[in-house]
Amino acid sequence: MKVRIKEVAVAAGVSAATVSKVLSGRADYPVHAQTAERVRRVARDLGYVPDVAARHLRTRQTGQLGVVLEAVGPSEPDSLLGGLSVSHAVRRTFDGAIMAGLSEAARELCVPALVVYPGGDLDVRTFLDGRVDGLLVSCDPLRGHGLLSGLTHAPVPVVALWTQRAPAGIGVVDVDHTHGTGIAVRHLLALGHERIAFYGGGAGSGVEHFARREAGYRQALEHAGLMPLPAIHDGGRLLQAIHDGVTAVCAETDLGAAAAFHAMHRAGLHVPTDVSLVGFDDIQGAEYIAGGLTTVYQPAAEMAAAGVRALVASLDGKAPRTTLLKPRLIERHSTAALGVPRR
Amino acid sequence: MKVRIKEVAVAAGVSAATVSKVLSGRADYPVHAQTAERVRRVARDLGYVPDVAARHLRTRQTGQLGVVLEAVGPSEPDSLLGGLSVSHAVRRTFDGAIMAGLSEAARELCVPALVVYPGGDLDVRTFLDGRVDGLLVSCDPLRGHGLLSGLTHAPVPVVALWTQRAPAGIGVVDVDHTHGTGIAVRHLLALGHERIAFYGGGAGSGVEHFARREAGYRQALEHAGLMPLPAIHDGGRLLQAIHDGVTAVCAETDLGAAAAFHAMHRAGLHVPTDVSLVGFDDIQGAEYIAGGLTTVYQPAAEMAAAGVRALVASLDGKAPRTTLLKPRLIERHSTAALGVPRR
DNA sequence: CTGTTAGCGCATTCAA
DNA sequence: TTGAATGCGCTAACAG
Repeated sequence: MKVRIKEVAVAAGVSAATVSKVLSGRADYPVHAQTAERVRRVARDLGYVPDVAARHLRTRQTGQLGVVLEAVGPSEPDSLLGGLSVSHAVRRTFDGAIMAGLSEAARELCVPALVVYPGGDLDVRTFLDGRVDGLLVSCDPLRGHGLLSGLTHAPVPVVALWTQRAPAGIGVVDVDHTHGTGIAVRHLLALGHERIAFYGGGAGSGVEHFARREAGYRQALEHAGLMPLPAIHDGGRLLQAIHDGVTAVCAETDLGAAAAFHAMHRAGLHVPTDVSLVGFDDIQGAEYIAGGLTTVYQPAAEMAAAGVRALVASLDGKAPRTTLLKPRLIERHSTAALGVPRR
Repeated sequence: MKVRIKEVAVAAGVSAATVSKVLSGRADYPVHAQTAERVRRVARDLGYVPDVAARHLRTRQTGQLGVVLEAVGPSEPDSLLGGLSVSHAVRRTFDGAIMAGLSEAARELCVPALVVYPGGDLDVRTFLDGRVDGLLVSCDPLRGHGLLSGLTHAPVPVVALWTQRAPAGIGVVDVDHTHGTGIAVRHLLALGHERIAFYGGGAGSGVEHFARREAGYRQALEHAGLMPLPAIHDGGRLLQAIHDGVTAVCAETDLGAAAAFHAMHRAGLHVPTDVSLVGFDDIQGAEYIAGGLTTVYQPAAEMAAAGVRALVASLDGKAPRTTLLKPRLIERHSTAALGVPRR
């Protein structure tokens, strides 16, 4: 059925060892150019594909990278504003981008395959049974990441995505959230706003990303000589703050921005005429929130690609590093210069 | 470094073969219960994990399923209404759901891993080098799927997702698009609409899904004794049709619905007061389109899960089948009873 | 019930 | 420059 190396050898009039040397692609084997050419032709004609299992067993490496999508979860259709469905909505937005970024980088770096761990009862460490040469863990930003702690002494390099709190020895790639809210705040400052609120749980939420986003908000305002307000995570209080003079709202997430918009809308406030609103995430559908939400885009695909590159670097013996990717502002229609309403 | 079967055998006072028999999990090997228990304990204590490469070489199977995500592509931030970005937007919406569905089914069926082919120069058939026991191909609905034709005589079972035009021998799982637009049309009929337009390229687009969706529209209307209109794929003509008496629009996709909404909005038409609008896809953000788009939800995750199950069935020797999943209507706010405007 | 033997298909010595 | 021998770690067949 399947062609084996021995058959190629016979057909080419050489030994299996020679075929192996030719097809390994390594230049440091001394093979006559003419012989090599003949072997290659025969192998192609016969449709020979080296058996990976045997190759893996012999070389002790697969070239494959493992991917743990901690964020992949159920995906029923759910309301974006339902509160509980927040993580699903965000997951659905980013998982595609993550897979795309991974695939792209894998293609570039000639990684033959990505092995995705389906989760479940199986211990992640069981996943380190020679199946992959390195492991990429896409952490769930909203949960802790207990997975990583079990991976400190993994037999292969490990890189974590979407966290900056990985144990020693584990590489890290994350979006620079602090910088992200900084961009948002500076955008609002440039539009003349000075009383800017942060809408979301922030540090109090216990979520690493949200704490960083709030910190970025505070730092940017303080750097401008202005006084940050305590984080607001309640529609009523937000309206109160606007009543008290807040002219711009920096939301922790796009979904938060959507909720804020609804609260403001119901109170008869118009965005951006009465209040400017900036989100964070650039989720799918952000262009439909608040008439087109100005928000901070997270380069999820780039992050995933950077993760693959970091992992491949580790495979080459490089020490694990921390890489932070700069998000960028997507300007749409939910912000306006203070006192100069659009439309 | 790593514990091997021999060491477990010595520590447990048995032979390697016995350890293998115990840990294979197969009940048809006669092993003394007491011995088995001891072996299991020793293996656990030693942290023994069977080497997959060796196991694969010996058993000639991996338990792993291959996944080709033809739809995974670049994922820059792009406007949902930019025309060219349509496929990206849809991809981003569904890839996460697909991965989630695959993972979930894999978990259930104890498939230890999904091997994702990153694409690129590598021939897909190179992917069939013993790496996986079966192949799942998620076709790009907007492109052809040349991949499948190269997979007719694959050495492992193949199941195609998101097409019904696979070559013989390849299993198929798709959403029932015809049924989908049927649901949408019947929803509009129930609301009293009789002059319903189909907005999109339909059969003329050359896209399999779109042709089916238009067919569903036609069939549903004809079944009700009404006259379907030719597909409209131009804002101006759509407005003309509405002017001529059309009271409801069945859009080929949610993005098409968004475009239709914009055209109608600019013309001063209100949805759903003046016109009812139904989409198709339930993409992320659909709740923000047209004030909450009523649309046809595609069970992408279920489809992926069904694909995994079909593949596992094929592994068990079952003949390849065609499975069609019923989409369902998500009622939001873009449709209303004829002559009885909401709000 | 358990152990011994013999490969799975390939890449790597080493000798020729 | 090439080929024969060897074994990666495991499991299947067989013998005990």
